[in-house]
Amino acid sequence: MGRMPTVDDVALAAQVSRQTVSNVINSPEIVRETTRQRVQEAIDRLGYRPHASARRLRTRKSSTIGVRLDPLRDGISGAVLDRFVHKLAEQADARDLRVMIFTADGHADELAHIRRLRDGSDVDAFVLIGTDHGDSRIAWLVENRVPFVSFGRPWGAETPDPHHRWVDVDGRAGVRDAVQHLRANGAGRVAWIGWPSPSGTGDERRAGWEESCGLEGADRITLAVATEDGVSEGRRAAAALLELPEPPDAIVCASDSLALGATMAAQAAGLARLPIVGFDNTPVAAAVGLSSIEQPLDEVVAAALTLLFGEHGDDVRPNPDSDEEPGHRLLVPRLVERRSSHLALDGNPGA
Amino acid sequence: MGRMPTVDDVALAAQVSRQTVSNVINSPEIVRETTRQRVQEAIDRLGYRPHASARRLRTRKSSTIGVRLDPLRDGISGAVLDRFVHKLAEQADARDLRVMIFTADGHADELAHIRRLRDGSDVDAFVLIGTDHGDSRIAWLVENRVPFVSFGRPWGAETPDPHHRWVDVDGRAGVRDAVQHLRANGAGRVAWIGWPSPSGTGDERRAGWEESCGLEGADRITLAVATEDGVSEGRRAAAALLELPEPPDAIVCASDSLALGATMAAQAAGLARLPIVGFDNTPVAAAVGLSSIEQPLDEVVAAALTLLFGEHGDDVRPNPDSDEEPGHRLLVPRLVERRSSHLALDGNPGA
DNA sequence: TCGTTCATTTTGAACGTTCGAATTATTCGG
DNA sequence: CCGAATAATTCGAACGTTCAAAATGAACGA
Repeated sequence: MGRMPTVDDVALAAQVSRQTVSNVINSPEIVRETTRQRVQEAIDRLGYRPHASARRLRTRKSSTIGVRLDPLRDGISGAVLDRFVHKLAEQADARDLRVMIFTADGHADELAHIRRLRDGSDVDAFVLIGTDHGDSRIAWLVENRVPFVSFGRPWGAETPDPHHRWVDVDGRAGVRDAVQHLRANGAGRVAWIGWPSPSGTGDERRAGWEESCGLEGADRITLAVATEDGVSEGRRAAAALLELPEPPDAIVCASDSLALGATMAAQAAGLARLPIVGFDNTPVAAAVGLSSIEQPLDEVVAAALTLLFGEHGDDVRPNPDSDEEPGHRLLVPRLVERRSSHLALDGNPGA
Repeated sequence: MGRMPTVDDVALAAQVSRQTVSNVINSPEIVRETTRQRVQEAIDRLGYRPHASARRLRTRKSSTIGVRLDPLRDGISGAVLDRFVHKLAEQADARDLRVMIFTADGHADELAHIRRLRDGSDVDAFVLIGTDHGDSRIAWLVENRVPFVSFGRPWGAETPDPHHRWVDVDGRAGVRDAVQHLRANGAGRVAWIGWPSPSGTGDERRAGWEESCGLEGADRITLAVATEDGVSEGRRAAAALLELPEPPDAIVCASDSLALGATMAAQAAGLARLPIVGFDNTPVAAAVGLSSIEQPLDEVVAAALTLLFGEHGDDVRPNPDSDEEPGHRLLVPRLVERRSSHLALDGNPGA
């Protein structure tokens, strides 16, 4: 197999000029229909494909998005981000965009990578997964005019930077809905197991519980537990809750890991039917039949791409200025209910 | 901020020619030390970065690997492949390679993507994750001289294609070790829950059980169950096993999903201490304290890259010819033991 | 018939890099 | 201090594409 055919080969075969071939590919509407067909036929016959690098060199854009894969987590929760990346790849493909991944060790390293990829014109725009309190990357990216969007709000920014585009999921609303649902179904005392403050995401989710739990006084304190993420942490926290003089009759957790632990604790305490709700609707939750709050990742990804590239195109928009349309989207999660809200160890597998 | 500096800018600033700048970057050893420093200083000062696309256009290689992300699985097992991709990104970075991801719907679609990426010179080499029985992609890739390596053996190929490079994990050995371990610890009757045949991976793993279970006659049949992957499937299968007149006193499963289900069944049957071993050592296994057979993904990735690019470089090697060094690697997994081999619902969380 | 306008196609240059050959600088033996 | 050998550097071209501008052709009204 010789070398790949180029525009010139096609041009020769179709008896037209280079540029016409280029036009057939990039702006077919400006070329006469009969010519178009002739050229297209030659393209198909020769199996011509544009050389992406040559095109990028000339047009000075790569149609490629960069994403940093988070460090591997031992926990269960990593799966959400993997699903995000997956959907990003899918939807990017639909827009004729490519996705390049990289890993990095800390924010500084991530920025170094971003810089390399961008300066080399490998990548046009970046997607940041997860944002911290006062995230140092954001300022740098805005400062250096790197087009990007983050999945995560700018936590703790006094004045939100108008150049910062972001998408996030309204965890507060999600938790609120879950709590209200539990209360509507008869749970008077819904407890909360979350993460220690400050944690942007965690604090929001907890706020959702606070504004809907309907508890007063000491209960508001006692029934809200903060612990690191993890199954055994969740278990321990739930065990403590269940030993209270007035134990809760439902628990909402900030993550599926915590919820799984809580489920075990409930099980151990002989409270197999205690309603428990997790967050993220990970495969584990599905596997063990745990109710969970699901993030609408499809919408998140779609919104992120729209913010970056507009409704349909694949041209990167520069970071927005203050007077533009809102540079962010806040999406609402939904509760996925499962039959029992617990491990379903009741010895009745079939039905 | 104006345009990015180019080799010419650096050349001007350092009082040398374009080509010398290029040499400083690509073959520093052939340029005189004093010159090198002068040029390097100019590079640093101007913040010059080579334009990746221009370089690729000229050198006709992209230093980029393509990977298809598997369709999202609902199950627990997807995590292994995500970890694989993650490690691939890490190790590729160390070799100055980039990783581009894409999704595809079926083999034909995958090949179409590969073709586009390759013809456009976007990607030099591909990594196939998972191989089927008589995988149609392999023949095509070899036929079209696309450099690739697969994580997965060429199942069911009469004559293994010498042009096909692959890495795989010896599931048979892994299961064998696990079974032997269980037997050494006193389990006389170790059962197997696996997948329906034919399934390359599944059949291998089952073979590991067969050659080490030490069972004869009817037991060999009765104590081996085949079922689709999934938690409830595992649960059902295990429940059936435990209702046998002579139930097993340990179970090894072809996946963590099955093992989790089996654990639930054991729990329900009041056999909380029944030793159960899963496969893949997914986060769930870690979370619920389930023993599991772990694939050495670091080594898998390292081997894959070595097969593709040689020991250190980033030059793709063409698909090997028959007379070369072996074009494949078979790695051995290891058993990760966890305290109880089950959900640890024994009411003793702390200790 | 001629000039005008619009649609269509072609031409030359440029994007930033590296290859290969050619040129110049340096070293070394005698 | 000369000439040969080798080290170091430079020059011109090429990679395959698209941009901007120029050229051609067709259609139309006067």
